[in-house]
Amino acid sequence: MEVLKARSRLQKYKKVTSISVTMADLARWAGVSKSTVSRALNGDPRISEETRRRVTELARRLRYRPNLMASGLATRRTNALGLVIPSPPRTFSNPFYLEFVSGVGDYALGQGYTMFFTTGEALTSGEEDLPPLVAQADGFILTEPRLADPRIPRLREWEKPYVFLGSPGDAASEEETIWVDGDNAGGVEMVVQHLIELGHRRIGCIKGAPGYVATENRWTGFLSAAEKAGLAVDPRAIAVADYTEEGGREATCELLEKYPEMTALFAFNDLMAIGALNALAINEKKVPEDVAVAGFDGIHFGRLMSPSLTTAEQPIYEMGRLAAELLIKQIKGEPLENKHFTLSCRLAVRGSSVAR
Amino acid sequence: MEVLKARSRLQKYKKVTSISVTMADLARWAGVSKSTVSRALNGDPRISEETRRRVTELARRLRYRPNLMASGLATRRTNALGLVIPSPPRTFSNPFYLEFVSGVGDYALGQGYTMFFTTGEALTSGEEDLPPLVAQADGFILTEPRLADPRIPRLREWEKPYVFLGSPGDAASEEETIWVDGDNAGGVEMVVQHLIELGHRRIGCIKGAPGYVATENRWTGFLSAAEKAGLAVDPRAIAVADYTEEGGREATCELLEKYPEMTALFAFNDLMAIGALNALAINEKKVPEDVAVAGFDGIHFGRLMSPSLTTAEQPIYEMGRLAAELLIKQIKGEPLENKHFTLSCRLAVRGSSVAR
DNA sequence: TTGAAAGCGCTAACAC
DNA sequence: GTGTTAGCGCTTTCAA
Repeated sequence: MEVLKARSRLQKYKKVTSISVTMADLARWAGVSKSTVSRALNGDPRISEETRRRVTELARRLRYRPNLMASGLATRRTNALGLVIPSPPRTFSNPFYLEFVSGVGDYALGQGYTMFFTTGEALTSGEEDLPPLVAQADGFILTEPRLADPRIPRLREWEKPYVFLGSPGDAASEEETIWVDGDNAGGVEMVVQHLIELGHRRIGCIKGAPGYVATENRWTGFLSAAEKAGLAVDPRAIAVADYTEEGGREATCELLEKYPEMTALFAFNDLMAIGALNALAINEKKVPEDVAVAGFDGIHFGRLMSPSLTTAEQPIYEMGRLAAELLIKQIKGEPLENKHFTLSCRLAVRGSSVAR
Repeated sequence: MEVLKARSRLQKYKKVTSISVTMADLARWAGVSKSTVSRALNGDPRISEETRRRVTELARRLRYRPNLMASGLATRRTNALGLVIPSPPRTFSNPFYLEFVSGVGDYALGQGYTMFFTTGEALTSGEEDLPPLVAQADGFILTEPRLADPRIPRLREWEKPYVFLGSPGDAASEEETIWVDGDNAGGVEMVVQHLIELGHRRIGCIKGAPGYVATENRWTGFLSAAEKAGLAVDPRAIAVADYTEEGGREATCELLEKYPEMTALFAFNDLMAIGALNALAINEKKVPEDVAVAGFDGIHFGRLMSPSLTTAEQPIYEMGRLAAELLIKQIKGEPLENKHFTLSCRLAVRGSSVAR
């Protein structure tokens, strides 16, 4: 009978997809008011244990599912995080972001939050901004900050919390923005040093695309390692690519051409290093005997290559978890003991630099 | 002044995150009613061109952003798709699902839909079902149908549209369910035939986990290829694994042990084939000289292995796109000319089966 | 072509 | 502890 009631209530609307039990239904059944039901279900301490038990039990039996649109409308919160990840080619299909998103997701879901994704240059261009639904998230996680990132002022006027993956380059935004980053400079220095310690003096380098803060920091690390070892950086030893594996392949061919005496090769990320392994195989160079190879990031697939890839591992998953944690704390208005986190890298020495 | 008004309106609530222009604000400014604004913005044909122009212009100037919670509450639609992908180890971190999700996402975002994800055995067990937010999606895409899939009856009572990735095994659900699938049997037959044509007669097989329709279909393809070539299937040539790369590695070691005369190896998916490449390298077997290897799926990473992986490529991304398209059409009530799609595979012959 | 008014399902002051 | 009431911002009858 109640069901009939619900159905008729709904039939006024054309596009009804399913009938469902509402809070009002529960209230009627339990013989209490809607507010009592709401309070019972939301753990309000003022409700008596007895009432709460009855209501929860009833909700279970009647398969009550709260309408999150309604409660969102009332509370003005969505319990969703908005993730802005790069547009192709560095999206989702980049294992790095995949692992990052897993970290965010695992934590967020555990805390009762879901996620909206959007890729692309959201928020950067003048008029266009976030897709409507994504914009309703309670806060945002953004990736790949650029120097003087145009998104920061826009986010500020938005008045919603946000966290960056990667530290913004300039001192001002760096200070006021909340961010999580891997130790790019330190990690790169460590892995390049490893190559140097193996005796390599002629080290090629596939530098990442310019304009990203991470690129600058990794470059700093590379120069620092070279300097400490007293190595001059030969311009012929440097190629620039776009952080994709295809780019890494092309850059490697370029280096083999213009810097044939190279005995080791460092790429600014693992994907490009994997491209390098491919290019070297095609050119019949043995790794690591002819050319030792190392990357940066520590993506899972590096381990599956043969030879497996030497790299500086960022704690990617952990960075995602932490970003989510910081964002949710902000959303809830909880205090942050620390606003900036630089997580250190771990050197993973594998077959591409040291023959087994 | 309007802003002040809005602010005071909101200050009744504690957790206000941002003030925003509402439809009522627009109406007041434009000197029309809320309904007119709504209609103008939603393209209702009854509105005069002049009014529509004025309203849209005003909305733009005032940076009006519709509150999707409110319209969702009113229309009972969320403009979101719910994706149920497998629980670990076959989630997101499986490149196959990654590519699939990209296909879904690209199409969905383009159509103004976002996505909710959930992994795991959602909808299968008795009590537990979808996470609340995910449950509010306008429709669902589900993966990995099982024989007599328990989710189908539950979805039906849900009365929301859904699309399966993979055809349900039994004739009944197969007919009534909307699904997109790769040609498992045909694809496997094709790639095994390729190994046979290379002269291999002793072909090991890493079969996928039982209970999945895809496993059964791929097995059919394998048997069919063997039969056509007049090969008896030696039970020692078969190992079973769980579709992960680790599983593939272990299964390969098992086969090397119990079926040492094997000259070729087919795995039910690329990830296991990649595990096989690893295990073979560790056991100092040359690929393809000692053992030729082939997989199934056509994940991107197969191309990056050395040797690169021979496989039957499913149009994974395209399957995602199509699934999203079918779902959105259903949600909008548009007719479907076809309810079942079996997309054919393409044989990709690479270095793991044929030395270059 | 437009407006008034009722409601979508839920939360949160404010009373009692 | 619990009920009453007034919205949250939008859509959609119904009437004009």
